[in-house]
Amino acid sequence: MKLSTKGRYGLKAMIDLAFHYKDSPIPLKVIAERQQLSESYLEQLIATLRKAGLVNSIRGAQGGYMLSKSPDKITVGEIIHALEGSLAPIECVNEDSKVSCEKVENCVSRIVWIKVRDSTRALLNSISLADICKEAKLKE
Amino acid sequence: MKLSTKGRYGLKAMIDLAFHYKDSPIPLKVIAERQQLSESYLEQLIATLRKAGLVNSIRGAQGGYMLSKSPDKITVGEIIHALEGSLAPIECVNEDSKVSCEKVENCVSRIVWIKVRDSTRALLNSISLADICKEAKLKE
DNA sequence: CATAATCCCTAGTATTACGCTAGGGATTAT
DNA sequence: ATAATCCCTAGCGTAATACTAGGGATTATG
Repeated sequence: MKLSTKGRYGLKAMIDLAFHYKDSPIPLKVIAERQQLSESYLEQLIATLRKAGLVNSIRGAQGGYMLSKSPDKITVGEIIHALEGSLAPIECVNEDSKVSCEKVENCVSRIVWIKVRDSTRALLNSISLADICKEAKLKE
Repeated sequence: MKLSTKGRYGLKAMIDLAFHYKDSPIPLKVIAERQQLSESYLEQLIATLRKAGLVNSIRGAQGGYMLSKSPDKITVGEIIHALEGSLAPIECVNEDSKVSCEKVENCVSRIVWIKVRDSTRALLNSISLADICKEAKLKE
């Protein structure tokens, strides 16, 4: 049940962008340094986020990345879904996938995994980047 | 966020044992056939479950496995924890582990993963094998 | 008592996914 | 013109996954 570094690093980068929402655009190099992540690896992750419409980019010198919407309009659920794919804990409860198990109808354990999927999804969709920034500022 | 086959197959085997709770002991061969799983692989999984105290075994001819407690006393949470380890989606929120991140105190995304861990745990701990059997019987 | 059925244990192994690195091209501010 | 940036793709070492194989220990049964 582990998340890969894609989701982890990607969320870190998005939180970084949310914190500096008004300073945009922010070069990837800066994010990578601040978050202590490999720049070229992060490049791949942010490309995914861009294709998912969660960040915008500006090319060339003085370019960089910025959130495509305000932090309260972007949820952790969207970010993780973009980077990790479905939140389904096993393939047979993944709606994005075409692969289906022929025993789906009378598979008993399936009920459990649907519940896990839905509860995780509901939780992550309920948390926005703005929420995280708020909580973080309280801690200071 | 995928579960490995350990958790998947292991839960299937446990549900099978729960369904046949009174017929015990059940040889692994029978479970493997009924659940369409590789017997020798399942052997390793059930060894883990036995060491976790969730099943008992009887050796020799006519031997087999049985649940160590009644199905309403065993939760999916216990089973998955035994087979997959902590439900922590990332290492830094895994209480079973000694590995700790020095940035734990001011890591913002950590808040999210603690919530995921706790919500999944609560959900899985709330579902017993008896609950699953009940739901399955309703479907028939 | 011999045999077959079962649990028990360990080692090995092919495949896959993960977590990157590398290198070069396209764009744009200065 | 140059440097700073985004953009794209290919490759690659490591570790984990999902098994398979083989043999030993125990015990019911005929």
